[in-house]
This record gives sequence, structure tokens and C-alpha cells, in this order.
Amino acid sequence: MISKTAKYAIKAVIYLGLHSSESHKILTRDLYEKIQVSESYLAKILQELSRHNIISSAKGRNGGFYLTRDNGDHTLMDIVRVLDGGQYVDSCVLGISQCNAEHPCALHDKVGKGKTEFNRVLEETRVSELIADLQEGDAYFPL
Amino acid sequence: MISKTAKYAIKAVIYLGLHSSESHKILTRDLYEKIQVSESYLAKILQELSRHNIISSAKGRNGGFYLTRDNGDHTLMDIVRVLDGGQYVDSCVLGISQCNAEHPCALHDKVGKGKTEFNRVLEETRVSELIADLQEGDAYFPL
DNA sequence: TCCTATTTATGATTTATATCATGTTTTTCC
DNA sequence: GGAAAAACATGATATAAATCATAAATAGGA
Repeated sequence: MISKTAKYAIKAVIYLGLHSSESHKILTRDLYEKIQVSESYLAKILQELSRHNIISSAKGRNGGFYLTRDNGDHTLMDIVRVLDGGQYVDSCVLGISQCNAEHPCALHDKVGKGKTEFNRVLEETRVSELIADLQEGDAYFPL
Repeated sequence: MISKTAKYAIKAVIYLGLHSSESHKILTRDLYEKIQVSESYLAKILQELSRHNIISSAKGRNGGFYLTRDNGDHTLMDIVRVLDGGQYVDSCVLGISQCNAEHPCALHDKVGKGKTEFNRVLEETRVSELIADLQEGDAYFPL
């Protein structure tokens, strides 16, 4: 559905949203265990996110990664696209070319709703909203 | 979400359900183009399905693959499990170990519904039902 | 009984994903 | 201005998924 890499990325972004700011940056080495991924792999992922402006970073001493208000404007789908390259979002569950929303195939019609719903949520949910939900205690995020 | 291999398999099973019977078996070479996969790869998939009794087969001259009434009793999830090994059905969308249905994580709570729905449909839909829908013209399946 | 058409079994190859490792650049502090 | 601390860039390796190729087993028909 979405790659492991994208999952790591989403977790990391949420964590940064909850625990970082421009005045309190976070280092890869202090984050990788929580995400349950190796330090060097997380580093690569964070760099990719930074390059696409999903998160912010500062080099050198006192550097690190953090989330600004602007960063929070991205959707979860943006994150997935940066890491999975947008290829997973194909219209038909069975990969039938003549199948689309107006003319859904047998399975699409049944199963497709679940997938469409999944995509829709990814597309509509902004990082900032998710963070807000978590801060208000409405949601659970055990990292 | 589900592998390409599983998609090929589902397509093939549906096709067999619509166009084959014990007295009218179908050869790999007459099917692979419709599924849009190579002949040898489809052969491998059909063999795997046959071994797990999802479809039926006969060797030798006048042999081929076909679907019996008994075969139709399997669910779509059965097909997926045979080819993907059941590993994709992990509980949490983000792979968080402490997250489950009773205690859903932030994303699980939002996105999870889509995935759960998807799984449910796979689990509940029997091959025979899907075939019936198609034969009655209620569904679309352009192969 | 022998030949041919078919599934079946097995292994090799390619491609994609995930992961690791190492060197380079930038920034801040002393 | 030099040294240390950090992100950044790049390439190598490992693992898994997808695909291909070939030989063996089986069954039917002449």
C-alpha cells in the first residue's frame, strides 16, 4: 500500500511536529530508535524530506531537523509522494487499464471504495491537523 | 496493498470462472495476453493456485485449467494469501507495534478505516459471488 | 507402445526496494 | 581561523519481488 520508507517518514514528521521547533532542533541520532529504523537510513529519509521542504533543517553546530508552521501545511500524500514517487496511486485495484471511477471493474466496485477512501484521507489530511489532534489528546501515537 | 502477482491471480481466477468448465479447459497460452503478463509467469501463478486448490487443472493432452463449483467457494483473501503469504495484512498502517483496533494510532484511526474496509471485502467476497455478479451483468470486467 | 501436448517442478536472472557505509560541505563556537 | 558538529551527497550492498527459461512428469491418442 505504502512503502516502509514512507511509513518511517510519516512517523518522523509527526514526531518532529510534536517535539521540535526552530529553537529546539532534533538530531537523527536522537530519533532513529523511536522510529525503529537504522540511524543512517533515517538520515537519508530526513534529507529527502528536507530537500522537498516537508521538514526544515539546519547544518553545523546546533543544527538538526525541525518543523515550522509552513511545513505543517503539507498533506500526508505529499510525504508518500516524495518517497514512493507517486507510483502507487494507480486508479484500478487490479490494474485494468479500461477501468476507472466512472466505469469501475467488478472488484474496483467492491474493494475500490476502501482504497479510494484510504487515498482520500491521505490527500486531505494535513500534517498540522494531525499534530493538533495529537496535542489535544484526541489521538494516540506511541513512539 | 496487494502484490502484482496477486492481482494477476485474481484476474485469472475470475476469467476462468467466466469462461471455463471441466469440459472446456483453458490453456496458459490462451490466457496470458488477457491478463497482461508473460506466459511463463502466468504458468507459475496458475500452478500455485492449482496446488492450493483455488483452481483445478488437468495434465497432458486435452489438459488445462478450469474452475469447478467447489473452487468458487474460496474468498478473494484466500487468493491473496496463497501468493503474498499473508504478510501484508498487518494491523497498523504505520507498523506501530502498540497500535491495534482497540487502541488505534493517530493515522490508523483516520486511514485505517479504509484499509480495514478493504480487507473486509477481500475476506467476505467469494469467487462464486463475483462470477455471479458478472454473469448477471451487474459488474464490469473488461479482459 | 510411442509421440505429442500439456502441467509441474526447479532454478536462474532481472529489477526494485530497503539498507548500509563513507566521504564532503556547511556552520558555530572557541 | 581552526576544530568539531552537524546536515548533505553519493555509491555500495543486501534482500525481496517479479520475471524468465528449461527440464521432468503425466496423460491421451494414433
